[in-house]
Amino acid sequence: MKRRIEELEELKKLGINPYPYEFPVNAYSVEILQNFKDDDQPMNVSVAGRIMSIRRMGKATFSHIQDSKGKIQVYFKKDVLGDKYDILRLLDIGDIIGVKGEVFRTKTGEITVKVEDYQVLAKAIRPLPVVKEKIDERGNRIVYDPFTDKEMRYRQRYVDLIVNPEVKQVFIKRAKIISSIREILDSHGFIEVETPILQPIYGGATARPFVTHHNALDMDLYLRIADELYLKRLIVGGFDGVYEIGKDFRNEGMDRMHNPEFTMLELYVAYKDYNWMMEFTENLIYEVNLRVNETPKIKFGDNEIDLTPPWRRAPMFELLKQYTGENLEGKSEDELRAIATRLGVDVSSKIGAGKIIDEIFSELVQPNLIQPTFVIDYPVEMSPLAKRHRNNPRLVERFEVVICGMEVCNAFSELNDPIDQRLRFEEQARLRAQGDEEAMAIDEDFIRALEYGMPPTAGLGIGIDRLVMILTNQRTIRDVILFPHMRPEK
RNA sequence: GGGCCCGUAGCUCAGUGGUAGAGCAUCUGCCUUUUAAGCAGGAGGUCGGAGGUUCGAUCCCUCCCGGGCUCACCA
Repeated sequence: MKRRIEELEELKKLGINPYPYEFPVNAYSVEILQNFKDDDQPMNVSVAGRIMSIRRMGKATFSHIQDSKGKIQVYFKKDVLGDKYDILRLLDIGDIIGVKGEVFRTKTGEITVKVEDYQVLAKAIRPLPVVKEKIDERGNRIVYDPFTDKEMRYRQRYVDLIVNPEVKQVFIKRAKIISSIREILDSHGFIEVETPILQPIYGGATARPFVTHHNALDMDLYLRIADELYLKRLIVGGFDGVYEIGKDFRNEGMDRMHNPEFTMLELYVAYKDYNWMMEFTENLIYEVNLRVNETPKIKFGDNEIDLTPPWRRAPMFELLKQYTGENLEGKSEDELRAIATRLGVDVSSKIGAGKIIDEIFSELVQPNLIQPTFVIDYPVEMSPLAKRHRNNPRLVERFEVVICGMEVCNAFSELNDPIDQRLRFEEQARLRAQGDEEAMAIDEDFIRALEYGMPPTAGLGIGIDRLVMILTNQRTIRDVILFPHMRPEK
């Protein structure tokens, strides 16, 4: 770094501002490479980017500069640049420059800008990890000395993005996934809304919250764990379809699938049920994927996933039977506990029947569900906000979508009976008193809203980060979140 | 929180109970179509931190910090 600061001072002494105000860019690296034709009129371009490699050969210098779209080689020649050529010695890998010149093809065939003039746009005083690469005879990109330290990649994502181009592609895809979802939902006439992140009572999911404090009101507030209860209030208020894409916060462990803050889509549609929502969901994800990946069959790890609808629909108890050989339907809590033990699934003594079933399911069934699967019809105790099943009062009309063993969506026919809702909340309060820290609190205002009448409604939640993982073939959530949560650096 | 593993030069990594090495980056010199440019030479390190064992610790032990994988917890 010391050396680079000296170079910086030297540039200033020569009357060169190492941090000027603008540069007239009129072309991008990959577009030049695509548009160049050998027998065309000379093509004059003005490109800007970061120096990623530099090969000095006395009175000629080759360098690759990287802009937002890719890389292009530039060629500096003493003949052409005169005294300005000598200033090149003050430039390093990592510096940002702008060049103007004519595009040509070198002896070895690479499309290159012959620099007629150039300008320093930002001197980098901190050295960049230098990643070298070569294209072999088969056209494969071989990377030497890759920048792979995960801690540094996540803490200094800006460096990761500079030197690992495939990382950038993941986040470009992520943006496209989210904008495609918006376009599709908007085209169906759904209204995008924003609901509170700071909530006096947290609800809509079972999870522990982050707590914060409002000074003026001198009261604790919670960062939301879900948007659900507010969005349903809007259905009560007369919107037919509302959705929100935003961050939820859950104060729990972090691992390959979980980050304390994560992005959720929630969608509520009046006069529909979960059957309608299944069809909508498979079509939505199919269409989003097509726009992003241009094929319905995608790779995830060693698996090929076919997102073409219709997806398999299977009742939870049927899947349990298929993968464990046990029929759990209608069993008491004690019986379930015995079955869990027999199957080798550890269950805490604090949890109730619903959660025991959930445990067995996530451990023995879910990992086997690779192709997109709607798991439907959950036990009522697990789902205090879902409507009872029309054919079986012990179940609710709920589905989750599992892809590659990952739960990606959760949806119900929404409970709109205010009396039943109160009973379900009271059951939750009982579990809470028993020591279940994630059980829900009673939200009186939400019940009051239901008392005014909510139409039959279907609701859907999609974990956007997990969806992005699947559509970009990334194994950990940290690789689809730009700045994943880390312990602070010392 | 438990288990296993990791932390050595800017980056990627070797290594040994006698205070360190490679490749690339960097610096000097040569080089006007190179591309992992090349050739010659040079510099660069509190071996994550603090203790301990030892004549002597980067190496062995303990604790701490940070990270990875995994299990648990958890959607």
